[in-house]
Amino acid sequence: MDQQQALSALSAMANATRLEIVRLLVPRGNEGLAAGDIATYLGISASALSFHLSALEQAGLIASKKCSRQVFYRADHPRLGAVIGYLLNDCCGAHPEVCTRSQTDAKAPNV
Amino acid sequence: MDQQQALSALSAMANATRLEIVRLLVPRGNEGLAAGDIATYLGISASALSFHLSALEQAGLIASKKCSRQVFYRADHPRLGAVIGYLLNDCCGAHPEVCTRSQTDAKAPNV
DNA sequence: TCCATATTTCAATTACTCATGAAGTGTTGA
DNA sequence: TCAACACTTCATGAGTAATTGAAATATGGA
Repeated sequence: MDQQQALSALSAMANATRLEIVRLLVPRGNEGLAAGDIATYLGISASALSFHLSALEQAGLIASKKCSRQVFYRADHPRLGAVIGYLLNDCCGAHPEVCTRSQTDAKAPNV
Repeated sequence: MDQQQALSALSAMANATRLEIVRLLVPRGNEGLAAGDIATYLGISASALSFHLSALEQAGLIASKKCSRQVFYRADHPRLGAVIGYLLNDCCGAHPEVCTRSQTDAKAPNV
């Protein structure tokens, strides 16, 4: 994970709709969710969804698999972890208090 | 750290110049760095810098303290930690593999 | 007081992001 | 074969972000 990759991941996540998509996909694991179902969950148009999905996929945060008519999207967990790792590394390497705080804050899942 | 705050932090960090500013300030701790010095380090104009600093300050990621003619900026470590905590929480709460990966990736400081 | 320094603000310009709806592609089943 | 479905692409336009240089503010020292 270099800075360029981290930046594109951050840009991808810096949007309410896309952050919601990630939150929706993460707990579904490898199975993922069909685009149409994501659109239904979020209440947005297919075209708007497609725009955001391709942004996330471009950033490497999600992956897609075509399955007959549907396209299933799943979160790329290792990549998400790598982004967090980059931030941790970059921001907290020399400063453990950032690190410590991020652990104590991560108390409960809310997805 | 609610989603709105996380989003504004992510937007603030989703920019090369601003990510560099954060990386520059984090290891300086509470002492921080004067705006002019940051501009020199990054090789950008005072006006461009001021624009980015105010975006970071607005997002709560850095804080400023005026000291005679100079303005010193420092990273807000707890806030940075809270952003990472939000991502960890939000993306990995139900999925420990994201979490695990982010730990193993955080091998060495590079600031 | 006046000039130099440090920083911010402003206005103008350019570039990017996002939403929308219409058209296009590919697949399934009647 | 044809209509319906699932999704993507495209064109347009609105809104927002970023860059630039000039002007403004505020402080310190000669």
